[in-house]
Amino acid sequence: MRYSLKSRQKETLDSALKRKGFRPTKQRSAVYEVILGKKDHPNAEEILLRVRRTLPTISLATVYNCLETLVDCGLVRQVNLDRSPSLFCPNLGPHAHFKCKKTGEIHDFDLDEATISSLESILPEGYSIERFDLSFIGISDQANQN
Amino acid sequence: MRYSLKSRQKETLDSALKRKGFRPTKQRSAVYEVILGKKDHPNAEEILLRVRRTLPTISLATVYNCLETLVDCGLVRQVNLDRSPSLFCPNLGPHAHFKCKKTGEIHDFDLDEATISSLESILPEGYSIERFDLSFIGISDQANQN
DNA sequence: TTTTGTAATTAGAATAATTCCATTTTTTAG
DNA sequence: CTAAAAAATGGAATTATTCTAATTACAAAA
Repeated sequence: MRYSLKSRQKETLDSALKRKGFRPTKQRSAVYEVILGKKDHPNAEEILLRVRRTLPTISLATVYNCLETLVDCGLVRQVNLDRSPSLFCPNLGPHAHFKCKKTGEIHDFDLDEATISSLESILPEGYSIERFDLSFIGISDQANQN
Repeated sequence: MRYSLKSRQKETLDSALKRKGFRPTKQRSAVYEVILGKKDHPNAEEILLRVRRTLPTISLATVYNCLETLVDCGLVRQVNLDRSPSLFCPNLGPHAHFKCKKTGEIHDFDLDEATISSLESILPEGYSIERFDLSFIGISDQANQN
């Protein structure tokens, strides 16, 4: 079943690339696998480290290129909190981010339809939304249990 | 009445600085005036240009320092959209940002109490919120009237 | 007031994340 | 298989911001 999952991923990737006119390469697929492989929020540097476990010669520039392509294809989400390095996120559903000031950890919180439409109703007529970002900064209880 | 407004600003600034143990300086007050003086979202470079009209020798490092202090005092809000340079915003009330993909313009949209509490209710127990950021990317009608 | 300790400003160097560039390697269409 | 186009690569360049060391300004005490 591991296999079928991976092959489904591969199909998703290839068809998304094709739809946008990009070519499938082993680097793109390795970067994609790495991001799907762990439900966290790595930055480009961290992704480089993880990808190098299977593709030891890949360069940081290529990781950035692949990430840009994947984001462009809608396969991965780019998350910017403050000015810290961009993070990349496999969660494609609508969600908010919470960053804990103490631990630096980032948590996803899914948004339901009602919340999304109430968010979108903030804008008056004449504004069409392509995307929104909602993030919280604060402290999570877990951080206090140190 | 121009005068009284400015003197009120000055009091706000001085008391906020004092509360945090910062000293009042002409650079801080010039940066603060410039930000309050125009309801837009300038970055540090742009603020430098504007401040230099009254304080021609101020340096960029000082502008950054002053901005950090003002943000720390809660007198100014720092806005980060994507990876572009930080913007600074005189609007202290709770609001969302909309960035138009075509024109690059940024608009503020005030949030009412109901919206704010529905946003905050996204997070479960155990997460205390210090601050949240809500931003939209899209196209505003005005941009299409080119 | 002067002094005096500390904070703030300054110019320029340093840093960090990201992008650019020129070259080499892959991919794909024919 | 071959050529054209796209992608990968390593390193240089860029950009926003922070750091550093020296100078200047502020504010409390003498």
